[in-house]
Amino acid sequence: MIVIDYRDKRPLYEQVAEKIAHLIICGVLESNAKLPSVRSLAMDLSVNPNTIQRAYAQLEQDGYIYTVVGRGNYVTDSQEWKSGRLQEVSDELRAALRNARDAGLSREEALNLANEIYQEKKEGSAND
Amino acid sequence: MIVIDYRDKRPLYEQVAEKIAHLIICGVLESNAKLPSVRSLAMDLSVNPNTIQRAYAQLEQDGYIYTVVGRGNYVTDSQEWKSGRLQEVSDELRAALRNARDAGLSREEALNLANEIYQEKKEGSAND
DNA sequence: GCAAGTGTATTAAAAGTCTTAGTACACTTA
DNA sequence: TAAGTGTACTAAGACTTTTAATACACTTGC
Repeated sequence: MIVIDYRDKRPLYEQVAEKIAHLIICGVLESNAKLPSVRSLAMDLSVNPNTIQRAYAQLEQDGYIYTVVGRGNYVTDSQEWKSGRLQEVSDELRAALRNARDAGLSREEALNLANEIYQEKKEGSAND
Repeated sequence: MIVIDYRDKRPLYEQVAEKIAHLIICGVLESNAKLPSVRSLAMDLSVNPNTIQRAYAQLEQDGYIYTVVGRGNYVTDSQEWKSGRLQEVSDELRAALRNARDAGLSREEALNLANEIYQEKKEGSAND
């Protein structure tokens, strides 16, 4: 389900949270799907349960999952986070565009780049 | 010249390097301008000289400044780093566009955003 | 040559973060 | 009741960041 990259310098919990978030965003994990338990995923990845716990806590704070004590963690309904996600990527895009413009990228080049990306196939999760 | 933000969780040397890079990119520091010495900037910011040394080392590695032992650090001619910078921001823009597309932002919205940004005035350094 | 200012290198220690380890508690399900 | 779940806490080790102190080589100006 998840592979840890030990060359990645970021904390493990952040890496795990990001990969699970990616699975949710891409639709691999559907709404209300049950996530592995803290302990089982920790066993699976050979890390400490505390590390998974922290990753799940972050995912919950970001709105991607919800927790039922005694039962487990479940994927939040996509309506809950899609608008926030859209706001997030829009802000990211704004910042990137400003940087590109200030670095001397012309408007035409930026628009071409955008059209090029939108012509690409949307890859599910075969990027890694 | 530079103000440190102690709420920023990143290392000080990274923060200092980024702020100086920003000054160079925006043209506040012109080509071949002399930077403050390691010791004087350290005094100025109330940090250790080693911290500034590390920031300068990073700036040199990124091509923004060059060092003359015994004399000081100087801003590199902009030709030296502008193409690399352009490549950098283009890659950043590509990634942001893919994220936006995958999150459901329509092509029209993305293009509108781009046009909107390119209509903005280019701000020198009044963003912070 | 000499003194002052420069970048550079080294070692040590303090402080903080990340991760592991172990333990404990409350809850849910069967 | 037993097993599985999330949660909380403390302690220790590893690592990074930062400070501190010192030393050396170079350049400039006297």
